[in-house]
Amino acid sequence: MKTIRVVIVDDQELVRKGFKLIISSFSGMAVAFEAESGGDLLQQLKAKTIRQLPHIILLDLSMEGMDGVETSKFLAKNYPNIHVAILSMHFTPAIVNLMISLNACAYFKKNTNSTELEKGLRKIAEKGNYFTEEVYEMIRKGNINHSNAKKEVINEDLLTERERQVLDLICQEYETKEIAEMFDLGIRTVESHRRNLMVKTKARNMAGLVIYAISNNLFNPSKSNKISKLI
Amino acid sequence: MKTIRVVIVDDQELVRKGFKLIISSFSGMAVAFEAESGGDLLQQLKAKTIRQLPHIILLDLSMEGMDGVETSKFLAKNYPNIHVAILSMHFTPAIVNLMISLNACAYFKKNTNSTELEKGLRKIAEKGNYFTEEVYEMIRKGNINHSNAKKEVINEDLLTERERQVLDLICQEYETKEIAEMFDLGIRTVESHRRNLMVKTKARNMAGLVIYAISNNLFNPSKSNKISKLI
DNA sequence: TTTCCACTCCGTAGTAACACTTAAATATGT
DNA sequence: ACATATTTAAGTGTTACTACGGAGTGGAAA
Repeated sequence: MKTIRVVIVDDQELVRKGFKLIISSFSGMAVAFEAESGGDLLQQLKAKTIRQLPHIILLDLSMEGMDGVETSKFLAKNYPNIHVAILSMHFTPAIVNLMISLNACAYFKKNTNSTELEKGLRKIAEKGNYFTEEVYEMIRKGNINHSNAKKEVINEDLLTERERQVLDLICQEYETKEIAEMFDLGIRTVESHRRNLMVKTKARNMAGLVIYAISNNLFNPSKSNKISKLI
Repeated sequence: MKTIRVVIVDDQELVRKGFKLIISSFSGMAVAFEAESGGDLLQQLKAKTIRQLPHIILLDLSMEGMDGVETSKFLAKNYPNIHVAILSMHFTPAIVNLMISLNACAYFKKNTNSTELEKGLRKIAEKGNYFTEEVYEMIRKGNINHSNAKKEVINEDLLTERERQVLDLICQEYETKEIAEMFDLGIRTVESHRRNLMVKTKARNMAGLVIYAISNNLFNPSKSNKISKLI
């Protein structure tokens, strides 16, 4: 079992330390690092290598400077494979709805107990999302448009993190050379990832890779603007 | 406006003639041909060129030999771009559900009046599906799993029929040469279709075409078996 | 410590896809 | 019968992708 790397983003140091202690006590989980703001988070992320990137980011909504909403948008765009779990005091349908549409995979209230938190984090690592009973309640009441919600990923383990990154860009029509430049890799490296992706997914070509990605919720077509406009 | 070509499949000649008269009276619609059974239909379809193929097949469920269910399966697999509308006396959730999961785009009761039929046929030609108030009622009551239902196509007119056929096969990972063989065309012809598809959809490569097809419900990923099995 | 795996990269080669242009045959609608 | 759209196809490239084998590094797990 791989260690689940979690990052805590909150402007209050006491909150960060508290969550760090709690999460560290969960077996197979570790707090990779902490950040006190969105900007701080991005700066630290940028300095990390691929295998230092967290699997899950616990993101506080109310922060100085770049707040949770802005940060979420940025993460969804630039780190699509990192799961973003929201941590907030506020719990209204409007804000939950917004965050879920911004690709958040979970929404925890700040007074969540450690059992619930552990369960949630494990579910996120396992299948990509986790909804608390309270969020489900909102969905049932129709207060949340869960059509935009992050979908469960069927087989989270088949592909490695780098492979998922590459797959995401393939689905966005980038070609090998461009992907290599974006990650600052050699073309041959990206070609290797591509080949391994095809072997693992039993795809014959790019079309197969895209179908796989969409079928397994590794890529959301709505990220692309390929939907014909209504006249 | 293109003429909407409809085909009627029913084992009773009187029913066929009746529907033929009714449909012929709708402006911009014509009955391309009739068939008295599933086998008969397939035989006649095989003899048609691409531009003689019907847009919509009105399919009776209760027939001798190859029945409506079998025929639907075959059509979904071999003529994915022809809209199949079911025509039946039976109207139970079970059977409606089955047919919708088999890619039927509409379900008419046999005593449907001509106004409703005309409206339905036009909607099908325009956006790919049509649900009567009764079917909606079933969906509302939860008797129908409409997640498998044929989705609305946003822009039905952008692509030609041949282009849609080619696009479908591209999404199934066939390469140009194979597609050419399947339709008995030259490779350069398929390359032309491919090129036109890319221009029309503003795609850079196959990945873009697949994303377009899925985003606009021209291809259903579930047709592919790329969903990772749960362990 | 050693094994394992993810990530990185190279060489060589063949093939499919992509780019751009042109244009004839064939239906279709009016 | 005429204008229009679709389908078919060709020439002539260039580029990107696919295939296969091999290999070094560093980090994490056993």
